[in-house]
Amino acid sequence: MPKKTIISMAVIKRLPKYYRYLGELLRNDVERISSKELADRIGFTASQIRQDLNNFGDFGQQGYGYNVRFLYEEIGKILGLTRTYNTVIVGAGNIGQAIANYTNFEKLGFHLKGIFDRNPKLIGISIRDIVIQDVDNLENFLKNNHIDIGIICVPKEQAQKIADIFVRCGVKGIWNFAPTDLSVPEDVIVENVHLSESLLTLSYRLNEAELFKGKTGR
Amino acid sequence: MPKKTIISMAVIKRLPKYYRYLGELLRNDVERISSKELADRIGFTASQIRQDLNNFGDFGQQGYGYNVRFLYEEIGKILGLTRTYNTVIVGAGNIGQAIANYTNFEKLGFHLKGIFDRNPKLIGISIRDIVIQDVDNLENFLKNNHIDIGIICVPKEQAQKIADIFVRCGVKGIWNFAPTDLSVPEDVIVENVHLSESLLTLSYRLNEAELFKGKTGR
DNA sequence: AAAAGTATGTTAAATTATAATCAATAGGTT
DNA sequence: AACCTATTGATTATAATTTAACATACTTTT
Repeated sequence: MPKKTIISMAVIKRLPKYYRYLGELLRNDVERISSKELADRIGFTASQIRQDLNNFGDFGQQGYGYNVRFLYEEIGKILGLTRTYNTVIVGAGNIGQAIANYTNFEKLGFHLKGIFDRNPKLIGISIRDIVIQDVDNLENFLKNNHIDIGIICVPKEQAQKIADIFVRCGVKGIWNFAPTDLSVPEDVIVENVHLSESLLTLSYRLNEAELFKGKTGR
Repeated sequence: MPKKTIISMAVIKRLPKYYRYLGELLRNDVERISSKELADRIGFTASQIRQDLNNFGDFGQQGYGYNVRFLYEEIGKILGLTRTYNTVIVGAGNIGQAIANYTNFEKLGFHLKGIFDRNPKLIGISIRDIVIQDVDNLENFLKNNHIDIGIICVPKEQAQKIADIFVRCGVKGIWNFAPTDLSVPEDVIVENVHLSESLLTLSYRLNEAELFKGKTGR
């Protein structure tokens, strides 16, 4: 009977952070680390780290802690970094170009295979040796190339239309930078990056003290 | 006795989303909306929306619901959008330029006052009429201009150094795009945008089903 | 080789967050 | 104007998440 393991989003969101910290420890030739010490560095509790990791396996040893390289590699596996991903970017504006130029993603195994835009001034230009194509070619391109992740960097009005094309062509992951919520079938994963929302969160927090000044308790 | 109101981060992160949906309703000339209908649109529960809003005041009316314009404006106030913010961007690479070109933030009241980089090839170039300055001028600039939010778009190795300058010069909010965690005094607010972590979350979720295949229950 | 020390994985408790319920009340209707 | 309906804000219940506690087992020291 297969274990119906549902890992909560709270845990999932912490995994990349563990991976980042372990990667740094590894580069600094740290061989082993205890949950306590890792917790102190990251700013979590040791208990939380142990519980998070134990969702996926027993990676540590009593009296020793965790082997940094081993744990780093295990989390890499968990995050799906033992395989590669083909990606396309739709929308070669500011954000689209920025993402396209981000070579770090290549190192992690995310390979950019195509860039699309509808602006004739951009079509034909190359970014990192990839020629920007007319977005009208997108559907055809997706039919002839297996793409794992579609990156949406178009204005919000066009985002759903692009998402629909992705869904229709079997793209299972969407990284959405458009400030809108996409509707997709449940087997398609959408990860949103909503910059405005992030900025508004910051402005809220900058003013929070003011907001409640003078309010009386109940 | 001032009410010691601490709004949880979970609530805060939902506020911009309410603001976005209400803005759209407003543009579509919707006058009023119930928590139920808003919930259906956003994908939350009505109860959650009512509870979130009641942290800040009684904005609705029994039997009627919420007036869209009124609620939109109230949430705008809560988010701190009745004032303006001066910002600077440090790091005029891909992301820095993308953010600099994002005129939407201006509309919300976030005014870009300076861009800094250390690359001589970029210094002197203008983005939206703002000349990129040598990062060596940053500290001096901050002393002569009141800046509310510093936006960090430099490589991770230099991010803490820039954050230190911000802190030293009284910048109270930092929007951090560098893939590292900054250490700042507690009166300084840091909002992180960690793109790699977002992408790794996506790749995790794309593979989650595989990860637990064959595992037996306990 | 035994003792002492360390740090895990796991279970339990506490806390926090979300959802459901419901009395109160305003708006709409006849 | 009285009644009916809708929907809030508040309360209570449930669920999820985080933290603490601890027995167990490995490592290190003597």
